[in-house]
Amino acid sequence: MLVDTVENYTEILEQLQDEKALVVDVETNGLDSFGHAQICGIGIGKISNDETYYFPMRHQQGTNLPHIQTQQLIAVLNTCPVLIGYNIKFDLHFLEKEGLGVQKKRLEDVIVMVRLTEPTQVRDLDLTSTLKRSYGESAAQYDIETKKYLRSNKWNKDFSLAPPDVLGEYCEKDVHWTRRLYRDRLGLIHKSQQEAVWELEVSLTPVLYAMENRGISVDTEYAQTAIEKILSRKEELKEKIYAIVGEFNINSTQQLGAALNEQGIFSPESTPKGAQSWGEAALVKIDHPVAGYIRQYRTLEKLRSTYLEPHLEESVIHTGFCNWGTVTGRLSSREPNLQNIPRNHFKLTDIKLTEEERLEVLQRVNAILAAKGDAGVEELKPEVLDTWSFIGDESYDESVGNQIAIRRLFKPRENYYLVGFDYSQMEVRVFLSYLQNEEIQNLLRKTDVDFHGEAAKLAFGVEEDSSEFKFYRQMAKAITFGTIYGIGNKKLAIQLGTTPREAGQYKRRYFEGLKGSKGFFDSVVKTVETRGWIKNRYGRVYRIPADMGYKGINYLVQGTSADILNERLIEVSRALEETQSKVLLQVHDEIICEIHEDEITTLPTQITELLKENSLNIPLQVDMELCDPTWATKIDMNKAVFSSPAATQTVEDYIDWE
DNA sequence: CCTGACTCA
DNA sequence: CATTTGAGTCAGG
Repeated sequence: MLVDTVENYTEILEQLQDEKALVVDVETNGLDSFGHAQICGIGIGKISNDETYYFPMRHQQGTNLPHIQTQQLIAVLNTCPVLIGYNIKFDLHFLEKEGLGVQKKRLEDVIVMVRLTEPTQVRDLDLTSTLKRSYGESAAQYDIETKKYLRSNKWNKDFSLAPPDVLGEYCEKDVHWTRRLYRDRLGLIHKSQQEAVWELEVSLTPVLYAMENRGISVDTEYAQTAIEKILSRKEELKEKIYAIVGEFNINSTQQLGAALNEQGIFSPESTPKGAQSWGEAALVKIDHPVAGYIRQYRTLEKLRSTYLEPHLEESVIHTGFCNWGTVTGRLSSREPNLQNIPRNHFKLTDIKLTEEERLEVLQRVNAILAAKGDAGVEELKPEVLDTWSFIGDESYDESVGNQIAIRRLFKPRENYYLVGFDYSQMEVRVFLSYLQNEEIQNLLRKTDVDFHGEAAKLAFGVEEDSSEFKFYRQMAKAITFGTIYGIGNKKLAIQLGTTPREAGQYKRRYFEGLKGSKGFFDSVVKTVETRGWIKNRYGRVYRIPADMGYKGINYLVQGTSADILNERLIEVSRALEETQSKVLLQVHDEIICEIHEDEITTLPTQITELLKENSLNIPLQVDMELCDPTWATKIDMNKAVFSSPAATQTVEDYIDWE
């Protein structure tokens, strides 16, 4: 029902006043709630019955409710203890601009309920596709038709251009279907006994909302100077590349392939569709200077377009954290994604390496390839290795010219310190915690254990002083990660540098030696095969196709780790409520906080302790790093405080050094 | 194995 | 002509 007259709005507000929970959906004139975009109308649905209303506020045609009256609507929302919505944080950011207070409310996000109750292979969770899946094509017809109509009138970028009756009807239908989904999925959550994870998600939602709202400071001037440096270096590289293979668009893999083929250079790798691949793994193997230059060019272009160009305007940026974005229960981050900011620094000059340095570069390149699951290279020509030396490590020294680091952009607010807390070897620890083996459980309880080394001893019977120890440790490490990731023998063989047959044999020995690992693996595969679903240690359910059981290990390990983070994030946020310090980011196994200078001597150790605790009682280890002056420069606070025998040193002393 | 962003075609 | 889509690549865990 369109509510746009004084007669009907008073009565309707009175009715809404008594509701214990309301479904909300806002229509806006843009997507940027932290910029200029605003609400043009609010849809509200009761949960006690099926009534739905649309309150037009800022339509550029037709009748809007006067501001005083929409203020009363916000007042009603403010007294409502429970809000329900589809991707509700989006709506809340807009509603807060109108005066809504969200912090004490229970926020039930229907898109999160959908994630919890869909099979793992379902990835598309937007309302349209969810309606199609759940209620058939016809249920989503209104959505498709309205969007088409809005587009035909060029109202699709700014819904306030559309008349209230058109948009109101559309919005009310969204509310109607959101309510229907809410009821149905609540039933499924109970049926699958996921009440506990659901409550975890409900508690997580306002925490994520607050993190999004707070945002993180960005050094826009650094972005500008870094772009300038990149542009001039790109010109240099372009000249070198064109001199060798002629002119073409370096960003186009098709044109790149044609240009290289013409020179008699062919790719040793292929893409999934069978074309020649020109990715990093292929370029390395070409062993030609032009390949290194192309890789440099592409890296710089990626840094510019993805990580620098978007940060020239706003000095505080707000990511969106989705607690519905992954099947495992991890968060995802978007617009911008702050969970994939490059760690390394990059060098912007031609470098002539010494013999020793060339060996290091070869090792680094191989390490990077290994991390991506690609095979390494035996050796490269000296002049080719020079072209690959632009990849720096995680350190960053601004006083050394001609280097850039993207994490240098992120800095603390005035009077704050950035502090990162990260779990060490979290997924390995969670994996081991699943094994029914007293010896391993004891190992877990020790601090400072080299798990890969221990696994090598158990699986292959080597001693630490043996000359073969390093080799077998590497094997054990690759198999552990391979098992956690659920890769097959073929990919494992690439990692191990063996044939698939041999890889299978190493795996068998590993499973034999690491008591409990075989049992864990087999029971997961079998349960998926027979029952179709498994649940992680927090009760999160994964419905998996019968023949995909091998993926289950990854879901359980990654998912349980994720839920530990979810749980701890809530606890840390609660602990920081009465302080000036805040959690800013979560990057899967770490959180980044801004700690007020008055609290720097007390809070970091408290946060570390809170992160180590968990309701599963898995012994976890947390490193604490001060990011000073920016995220690009990390100083280990644990070591600074505890491991120096000189010893009267405290965090405070450390800060003062600067 | 789990993601998101950008570019080209 | 504008917009959408899939493929390829690459940043993170």
